[in-house]
Amino acid sequence: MKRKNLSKAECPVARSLDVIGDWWSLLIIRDVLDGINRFSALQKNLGIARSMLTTRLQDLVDHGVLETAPASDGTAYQEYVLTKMGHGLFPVIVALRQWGEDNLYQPDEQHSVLVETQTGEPVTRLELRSRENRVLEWRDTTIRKVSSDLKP
Amino acid sequence: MKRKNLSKAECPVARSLDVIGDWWSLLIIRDVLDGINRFSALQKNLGIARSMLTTRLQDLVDHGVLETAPASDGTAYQEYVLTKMGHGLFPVIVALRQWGEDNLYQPDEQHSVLVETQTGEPVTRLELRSRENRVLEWRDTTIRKVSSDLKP
DNA sequence: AAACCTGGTCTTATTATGAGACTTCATTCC
DNA sequence: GGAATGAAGTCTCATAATAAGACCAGGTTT
Repeated sequence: MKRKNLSKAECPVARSLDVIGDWWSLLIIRDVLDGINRFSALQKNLGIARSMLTTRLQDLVDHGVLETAPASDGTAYQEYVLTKMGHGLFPVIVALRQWGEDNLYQPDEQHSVLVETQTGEPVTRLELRSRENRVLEWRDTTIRKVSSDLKP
Repeated sequence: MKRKNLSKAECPVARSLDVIGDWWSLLIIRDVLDGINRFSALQKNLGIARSMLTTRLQDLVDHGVLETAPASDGTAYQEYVLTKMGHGLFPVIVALRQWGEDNLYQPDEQHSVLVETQTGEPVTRLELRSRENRVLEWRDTTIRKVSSDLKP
């Protein structure tokens, strides 16, 4: 009766969710992207139980999403930073953010905005495009399964 | 000691995760996007416990991501289809897929591929771009908080 | 040196999850 | 037409995950 293990799934979405598919992982990653790198700062900001945070951080380090580094302020403490693999989650966070902005706020409600640092302008919408640069909707795409039963 | 409620969070990422942030929801949505619309088909394909699937589907319907519809094959059964809001999750699924493809497979391992239906060609990478059409990385962006303490 | 911060571990109560038996209609098989 | 099977759940129970908070050992500040 353990939680399902998706790490061997044939579907990349399932494998991703195996690593970052739980309640807290993406919130932790969002915070680290946002410059919150210390255990205690994360705990305070998220309101997560310490024991949970410990196991989540450990899992993310084990999976290669985060790594520990000496604290940037010169003290003997450590901090958690994203690996290259972890940086790759940026589009996932942005996609979640844009969906939330679109669907989960009342018209009169305000929320934080992701802006381009250089210009201060809000970023554009994350879009999937065809090679001819058309925007692709869900209906325009299909999954091509790996056929393990190729008959030559 | 209930699970945290993020539905009032100021951060859109947190609100999104409040709706679709658990283990199964995004897998269900992936399957529905993929044309698996019936309760029993979902249960079989995901290997999820029936009771879990019931509550997950109900939650997604309550949140407006899915809705029930009469079965498309003319039988008296029902099926679950994505609402407009649900379709909006397509970029989230694609982002997760691409991250998984990039980071969670051995070089010699194969996986399914998302292709453009018309041409059969794999879709391009999902990218965030500036207004000048440059690709934006994480380092190029900043969160602008809503300042509730504006001093005029 | 005392007080406080950091990064945890441990315990306990509550909640969520997984497996599978059971149920009620609808549909298909013979 | 009746039996068997499928669809879409509900119910129960054992186990795992989560939340709160007490506790603790070193590092840092005053």
